[in-house]
Amino acid sequence: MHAYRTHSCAELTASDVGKTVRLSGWIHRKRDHGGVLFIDLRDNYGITQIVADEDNPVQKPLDSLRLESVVTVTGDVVARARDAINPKLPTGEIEVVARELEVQSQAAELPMPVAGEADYPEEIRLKYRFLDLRREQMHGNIMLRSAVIASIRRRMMEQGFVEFQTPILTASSPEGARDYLVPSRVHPGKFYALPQAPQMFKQLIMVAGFDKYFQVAPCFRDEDARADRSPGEFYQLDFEMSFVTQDDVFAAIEPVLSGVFEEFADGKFVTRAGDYPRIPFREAILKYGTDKPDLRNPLLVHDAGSHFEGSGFGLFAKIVDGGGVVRAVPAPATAEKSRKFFDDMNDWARSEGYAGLGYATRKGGEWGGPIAKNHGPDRMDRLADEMGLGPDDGIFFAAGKEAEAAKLAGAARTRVAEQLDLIEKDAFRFCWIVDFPMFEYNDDQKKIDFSHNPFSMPQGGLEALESKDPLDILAWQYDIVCNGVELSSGAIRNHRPDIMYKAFEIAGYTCEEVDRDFSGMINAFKYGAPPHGGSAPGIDRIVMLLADEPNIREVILFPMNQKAEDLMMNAPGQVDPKHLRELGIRIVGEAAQPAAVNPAKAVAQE
RNA sequence: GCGGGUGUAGCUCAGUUGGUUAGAGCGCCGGCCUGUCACGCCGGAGGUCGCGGGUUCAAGUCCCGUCACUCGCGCCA
Repeated sequence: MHAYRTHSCAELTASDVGKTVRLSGWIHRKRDHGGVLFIDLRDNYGITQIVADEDNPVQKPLDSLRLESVVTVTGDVVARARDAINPKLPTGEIEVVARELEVQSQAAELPMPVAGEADYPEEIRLKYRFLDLRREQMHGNIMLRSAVIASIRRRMMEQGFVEFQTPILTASSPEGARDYLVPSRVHPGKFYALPQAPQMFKQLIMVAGFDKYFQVAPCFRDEDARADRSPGEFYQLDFEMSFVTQDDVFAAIEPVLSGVFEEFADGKFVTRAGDYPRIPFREAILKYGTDKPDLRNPLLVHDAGSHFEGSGFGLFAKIVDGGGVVRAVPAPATAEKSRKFFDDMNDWARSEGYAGLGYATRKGGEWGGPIAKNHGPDRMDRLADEMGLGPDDGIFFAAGKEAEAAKLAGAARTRVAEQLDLIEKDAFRFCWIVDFPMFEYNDDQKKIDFSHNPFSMPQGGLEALESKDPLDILAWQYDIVCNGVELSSGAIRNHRPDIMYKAFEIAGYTCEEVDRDFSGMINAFKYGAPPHGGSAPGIDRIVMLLADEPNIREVILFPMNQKAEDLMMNAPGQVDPKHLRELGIRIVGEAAQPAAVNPAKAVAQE
């Protein structure tokens, strides 16, 4: 018999009755009835009930163990009496009568329980992540993550993509997020950087003549965390294709995403490949107030500015006159909502740092509220008709400078739908956001900047760069969004040095600066580069959506906390001064502390 | 860097208008119980009320500061 187990804890059924088996696992729960002791023995696969009654010599030692101790139990599979069958357990028709017990590992008193579904503070969960991961939901999330990644790999390969690995120690890039730097021992004073994404490498892979690349790629960015943004590191499904248009990229990745979601969405609606709406950036900002719209939300923002020219509601008239905008958000079927509902929305907007959220109430076609009163019922009716509203539908108003009003309208759209419970459940609705502007005006520095990715091909190519107002030029740049979560951005790349120099010139870079900062790529493009493009959907976010978790840390084995600390491994930590000397590094200023090297940690570094 | 929320037993939380000895459930320790599956019952231990200062006859409760965690803003090609 195997030293530890003949079966898993999820395996035994009525057909195994009579067998002598050996199981190993954790003591999940104990039910001590004095005369009879029940143990739920848990492993990766499931739970099996172990029984030991009074005259069983194993009962006492088994009962004395604390929960989460690890044991190996040898015993006989017996059928449970009909009224003792547990239908909630796959192994619920049987139990194992213990004959021998071997204690593999005794558990100390637990800082947090494993059995049960109670919530615990993240600080404790992260510090004792190995316990947290034993819990059913976390265990399931991580298993799901593995299955999702396996499915992604299979589907990418079926599409003809091949997987390559790109360097982790690479060069710092001047664009984008802050880099994580790694000092070089061989070159004191110089640093490697961890890749924010394998962007340049994947483009070089195309230049190198490989046609369709993908990678489950670790990416590193030194930026602050959000609920859907893990600090430090995350994984992307990084892919790139040669000789493709934007349509080809969409056609390649839609079946992969829809396929993966359909496989794991548990019957929920999933946008079918080929049916992804394509929403131009400007339209998204107008209708949804964001470039990552949640299409499960039926509300649409309406541009109401023209209705308030010369309006009796002076504030909006003045804003419109001064070049600002007024955006209207429907509040359907709110005739019976209290004044408080509307006032609370306004309070919320103010608490978010906006000037305020106006509103007009409507009940049986009668308008209420100061905006409607001053604007007049006829003009309000015309606006409501244009928005397609009924006699009991109110309106919220966001007014001000375009960017700010759009943002508030978008946030209000989400909040109104949440409050009124209008957001579709059990659906994954994908869309593409397309036609991002190539450049934007930087108000602070009074200059033109790249608005997103400097390596995107401008629509219209060199001709557009030379003839059009830069702020009117669109890029072959696209985001994929699902349920309001930005899964990735991507682009058809600019593979022509002449166009690249020109694009950078518009953003205020000289040829010399481009040659210096992007030498690896621009140099390669001088020796024959194929047109190419790709994208990089975030894998953690995909799993987060499929696991229906609001926080990305729930789908990562060992995440860092919001301050980018690993509470379990105590990272980041101080290092041995000798190590620093070797690297030519001296800690100065506030960060300088007396060297306190943890000897236990030094030993652990084998 | 900024704003909101939270902080009371190992864990989850209650704690009134400032008023006697700060409570409950889970867990832990001891005892009882032969069919439970979130077993049940009896008993016990366990508290720097995040920390510091202030107001007061009296502070878990009010005020100021500070720290930690978390959500958001900035940031995130």
